[in-house]
Amino acid sequence: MPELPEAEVVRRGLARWATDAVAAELEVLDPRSLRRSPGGADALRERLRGARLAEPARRGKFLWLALAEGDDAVVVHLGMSGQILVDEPGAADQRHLRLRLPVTAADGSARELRFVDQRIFGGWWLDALRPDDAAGGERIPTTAAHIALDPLHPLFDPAAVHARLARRRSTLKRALLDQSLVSGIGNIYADEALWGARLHPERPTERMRRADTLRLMAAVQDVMRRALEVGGTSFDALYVNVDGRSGYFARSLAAYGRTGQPCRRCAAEGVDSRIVRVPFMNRASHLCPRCQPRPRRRRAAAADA
DNA sequence: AGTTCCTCCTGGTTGC
DNA sequence: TGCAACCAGGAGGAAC
Repeated sequence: MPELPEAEVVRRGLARWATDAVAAELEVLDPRSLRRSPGGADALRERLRGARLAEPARRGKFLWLALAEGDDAVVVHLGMSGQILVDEPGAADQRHLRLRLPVTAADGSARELRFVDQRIFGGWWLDALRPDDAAGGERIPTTAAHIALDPLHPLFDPAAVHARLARRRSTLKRALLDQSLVSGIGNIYADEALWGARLHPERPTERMRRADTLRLMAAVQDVMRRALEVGGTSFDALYVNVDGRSGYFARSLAAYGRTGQPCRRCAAEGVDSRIVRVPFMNRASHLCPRCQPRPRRRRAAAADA
């Protein structure tokens, strides 16, 4: 499940082949991967043909390839199961190959940028770039204008996140997954960061103290940096990098997917506490009930009246 | 207006 | 064994 670290691994891998490459004729094997692209396959194919690509950029889980001439970009979102693979022409088609973009790389070699996506939650779309004043004027696609700075962005401001978080009337994990508050976090890194900060996913946001938020944001940054160092988190055959290599962070997960296994932090204290899986929005959260205790019921507000 | 929740998808796994 | 139900979840937008 690609989140920020996996998207960044893809961006870096793609940079070598896409930066300054010249696109040829886009082949659309499944138009559903272009659902969000205005004008569909024809418009995107037309705009890409012969276009020179700039270095791939990213915010949160959104990736984009700016076109060197003009203010257009091809936005790429990996969704649940998307991969960008760089192959040599003639390499066997992958089972869920949806898009193929032949390019001439900067070194003159022929390559194909391939979009493989089993579940088709991801896609490519053509979009216009606009300056974002809140991010030092860097250009961002209009369809990502509402996406907040991610925890690895140089201008990311944890104190500003706290101010917005504490104003919400929601619960902590819901807020963490809201890409307009902090971007790049999905179910895996949400559970890992909450574990790292010893916070319960159902903690009311209005009860977050400044120190709680700062500790949580530090935990998010820490887990994302560690995941990035080892190529992200891969499960089964859902590869991460553009050459099909898996990341190794799955073995370092502390909470996600560890139902019934010992909490490592509690074990280090000599206590046997097991990770539990609790329902969350038709999905699941993973946490240690001992070091991430459920928040106490809010006291009746009688004194306020 | 802020927050919650349904829907889009496929294929591997589980259950009867 | 076969088939159906279930599960994974990012993000837009409908619903409340």
